[in-house]
Amino acid sequence: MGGLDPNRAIVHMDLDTFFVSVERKKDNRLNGKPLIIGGTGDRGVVSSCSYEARAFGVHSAMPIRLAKRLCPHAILISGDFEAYSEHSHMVSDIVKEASPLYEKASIDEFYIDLSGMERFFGSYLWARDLRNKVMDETGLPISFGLSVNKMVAKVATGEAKPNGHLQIVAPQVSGFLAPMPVQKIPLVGKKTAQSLTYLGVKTVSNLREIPRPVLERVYGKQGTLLYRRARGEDDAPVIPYTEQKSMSTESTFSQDTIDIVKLRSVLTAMVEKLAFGLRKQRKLTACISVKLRYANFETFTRQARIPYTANDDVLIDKALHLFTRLYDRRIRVRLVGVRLSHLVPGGMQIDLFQDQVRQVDLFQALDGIKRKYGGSSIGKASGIYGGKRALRREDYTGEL
DNA sequence: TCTGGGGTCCTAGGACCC
DNA sequence: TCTGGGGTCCTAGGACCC
Repeated sequence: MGGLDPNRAIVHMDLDTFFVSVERKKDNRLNGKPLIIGGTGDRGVVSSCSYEARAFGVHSAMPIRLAKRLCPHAILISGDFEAYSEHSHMVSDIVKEASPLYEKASIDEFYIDLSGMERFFGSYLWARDLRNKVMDETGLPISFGLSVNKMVAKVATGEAKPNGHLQIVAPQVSGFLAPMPVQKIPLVGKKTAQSLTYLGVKTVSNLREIPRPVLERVYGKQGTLLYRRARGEDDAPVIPYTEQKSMSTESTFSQDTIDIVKLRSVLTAMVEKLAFGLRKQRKLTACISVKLRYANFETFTRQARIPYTANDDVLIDKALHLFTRLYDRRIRVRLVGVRLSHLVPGGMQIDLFQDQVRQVDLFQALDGIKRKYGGSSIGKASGIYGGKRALRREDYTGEL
């Protein structure tokens, strides 16, 4: 345990300002201009922005309102997630074809394990070839880091960006990390960085001075990781595939609401959408949870275990019940959401105690129509609100 | 500047069982 | 009678990542 294994060779590849690059590929008039991609409406945040916008202080997760103030001449785009997903697949296919062992870590990130393939020099050339191939075939800029493990490789990619590459061999790791602010270590977010500041820790080198037992007392398991990562140690494997453990959807209203009928109908539509996805993937869920955020941003959840199911009626019933338990104040609501977890593979089970055979047929018929005409073409009567389809676009967007 | 949406993992307390 | 100890599951909340 511990120490750096110089025989490991891990590549981390990350598409540069991925959404922005796809938009520019679609319309090259956007090249060289400040670009902000973010949620529609007034309450959105920045999900991607070009370097020209970053020059004005814009960064991802920043409220759109503020971004507009900082960079008024920026071009705002609401985002085309179908195109992003398509391009992500294109890149995946290229990485997959070339790599002995790879992991897709997010829509725009990959890890590749090259250990034992060749010595480091060969790995570096190999990674540069792959990078060029991705850029040639997709027209999207991509950067990579190569080092002895996932963590250092990822940090290296961050330093290589934009449009670059960087190799950190074992003897360089310690010196490479030492001067960096602790936030550069994946795991150190806003809260951890803040609390480390109280301990007088600003840089990785500062972090190395904190004894391991202290970090473990304060941060638990995270403390162990902090101690190790400060030293460039990480033995996390590259994992080709992991089962999805949950699926969820949530939506912030364009205006906070106390309209219970509307809230219930939004929740109903959300459950229908999730249950449809569940059946499409031939999965069942055994736990449902409902989330509610009040106007003052206080957020609560209620969850319940249920027998394995993918049945709309069962899930809607549960969701509305959980919502009733949750919504106990007379305060306006900002957001509601639903999450299904404890997912297992398996078609719909037929419960012998309730004669559901006909219902299974019904669901399959409805799903057929949904596949044909799109997910929002059909809903239960309870999903209808005010005589129209419950969900106007400004209330609730089905995509991402 | 009032703060998205879809995920993963961890923690802490209580129930329950042996 | 004045109180074990471990294991596991469940719930709720929170940090983090892209």
